[in-house]
Amino acid sequence: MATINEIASKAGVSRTTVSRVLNDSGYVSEAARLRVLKVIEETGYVPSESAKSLRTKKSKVVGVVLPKISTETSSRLVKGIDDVLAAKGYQILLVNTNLSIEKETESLRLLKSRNVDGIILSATHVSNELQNVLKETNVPNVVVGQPYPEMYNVVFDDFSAAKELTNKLIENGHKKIAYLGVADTDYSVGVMRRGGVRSALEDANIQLPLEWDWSGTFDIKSGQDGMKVIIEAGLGHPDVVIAATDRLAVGAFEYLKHKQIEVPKEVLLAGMGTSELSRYVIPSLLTIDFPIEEAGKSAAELLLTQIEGKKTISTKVISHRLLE
Amino acid sequence: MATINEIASKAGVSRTTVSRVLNDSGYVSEAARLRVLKVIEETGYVPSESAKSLRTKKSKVVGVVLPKISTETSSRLVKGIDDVLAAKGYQILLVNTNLSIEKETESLRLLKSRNVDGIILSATHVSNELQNVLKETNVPNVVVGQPYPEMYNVVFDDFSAAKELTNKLIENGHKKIAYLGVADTDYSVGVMRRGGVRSALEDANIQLPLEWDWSGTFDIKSGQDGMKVIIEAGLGHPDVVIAATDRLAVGAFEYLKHKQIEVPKEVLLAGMGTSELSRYVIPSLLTIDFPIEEAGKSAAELLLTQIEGKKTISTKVISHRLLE
DNA sequence: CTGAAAGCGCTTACAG
DNA sequence: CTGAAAGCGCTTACAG
Repeated sequence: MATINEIASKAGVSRTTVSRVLNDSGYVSEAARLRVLKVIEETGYVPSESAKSLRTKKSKVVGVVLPKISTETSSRLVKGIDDVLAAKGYQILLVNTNLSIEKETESLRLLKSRNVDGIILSATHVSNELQNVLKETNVPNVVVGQPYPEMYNVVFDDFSAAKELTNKLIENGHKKIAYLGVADTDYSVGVMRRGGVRSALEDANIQLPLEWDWSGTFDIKSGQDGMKVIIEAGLGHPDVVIAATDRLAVGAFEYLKHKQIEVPKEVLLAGMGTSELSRYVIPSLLTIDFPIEEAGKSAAELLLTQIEGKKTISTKVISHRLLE
Repeated sequence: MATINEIASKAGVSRTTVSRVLNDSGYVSEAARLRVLKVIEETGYVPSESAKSLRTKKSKVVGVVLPKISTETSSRLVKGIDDVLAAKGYQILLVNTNLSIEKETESLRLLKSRNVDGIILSATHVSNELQNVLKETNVPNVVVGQPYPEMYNVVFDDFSAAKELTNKLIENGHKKIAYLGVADTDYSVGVMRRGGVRSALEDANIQLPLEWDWSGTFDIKSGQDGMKVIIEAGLGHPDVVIAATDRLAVGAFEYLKHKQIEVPKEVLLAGMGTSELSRYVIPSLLTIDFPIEEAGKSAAELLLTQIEGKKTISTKVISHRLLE
């Protein structure tokens, strides 16, 4: 690997001059610049990022912390982030916490030790400790997916989304409505989406029976389990089942298909978050599209404005839309 | 950010000693070690990776080069890689080439300038130039997905997989067989899978009409287009359509559904590569499972053996299996 | 317009 | 068992 010294001596200049042409900084005579560029060209020299980073405390690397690496949400988020970051010459250092909270905070220190220029964290819950560690690292950052007060934040309006979806169903004349949700540990998906559904039902004076207000996890299997509970609750079939996520809806569909209950004729399914899966699997799915890629882009943009020196905290709410 | 010097002075030792306890190298008296560890604990000191990397030429970072960032294949591959690499303390630097060949070679130099300890490249085609650049960088590396002679390589046996699948269909009594493939620029998926299908048909003395030997791209839309061509070829319906990828199979299914041709009753669908999508969408899909995550793990392991100093070139063939 | 020198934060022979 | 010193490859005041 060539170094700046070799380039300098081959070009007959000091390494200071080489550095100047590399960074387009300070004055360099045209003649010197050309000699240097020629040598760089010939040798295929690429400056050591480690040395630059040690010196400048910058790295052109952004850490992206994910709770799970292999989900459609994660990969769409990373895609959006990468689209805007790559255009500005940044690379992504991936951290998979595997839902471990310790790994989350630990990884933040590690990222800092690598002089990353910024951190984007996809959150699964709201935590004071995480917020503190994030602030302590003193690295520009943005949190995606859960509301963190006084931080750069990219979120969806989960409450309104769930409420709109539910309202739409009520408008369409549905009265017997069941809900497949997730636990309250997840604020956005657990608390807010359930809250939106309940609020819409209340406004319309529709009862949500306890047995039809299910709490599960994020996987397809859980949707099947929940659907089973609802069907076996002894309250008859609901007109429509609203699922907090599209994977839950897919699970519900699988159970209904298995029981030969026709979708959408006997039971209509509604979900949130357009996975490719649900789009092809479930007939007449009514769903809320959360444009994850756009959230990724916004997160990257918010990060860039911080890196570039602006420091006004801001929350970006990505708008959703209803799809039939 | 604390530095090694501050730790040293607070602990009343030289930075040499601090470095020794950090790296568990050389002799350190128990007393000194404890003082140092205490100070590290108190200050939350984390050594600068930039400085370490400049000095040691190592970084505990592995570059992962992907043709597309947001596909199920990519994310499963990365998951497998991360599972074994994270356990050894490595992090992943992600590079998305967006199918650009220039970005591919360019990114290799960039990764080298970051002192990555290794590179895993998910290839979409076989190229001498890429192979040369890869060798030039002189960084441990492994190529996944396409056969690269004389390199560390993780591949599937696409020819055999396609042949087995086709044989199975022939065994089951199917004779009118059509094929939805992709272009030959992709060696593994284009050339080899088609080769396997054709070989099985030849062995059984079954003709593959030109009109039923379609070449498209990797998306669902392309499967629809191909299916249309096959149906409209004027040769009647095939008994079974073999798709080179599961996404093509999904496209074919969509077209058939649209035309109210029943699957699997009128036309059976077979695919390769178990996407979650196809599993839920297509009834009675016969498919070849390529365990991508396992390929990722193997790639990471092959990389680690290189990093740890072993230098015997080897190709790992990940075995597939037939799923019904 | 140009270069000598200092310094970023580490590790590693080397000497004791 | 311990530390002083050199050096990794850059950038950046500073002086000319």
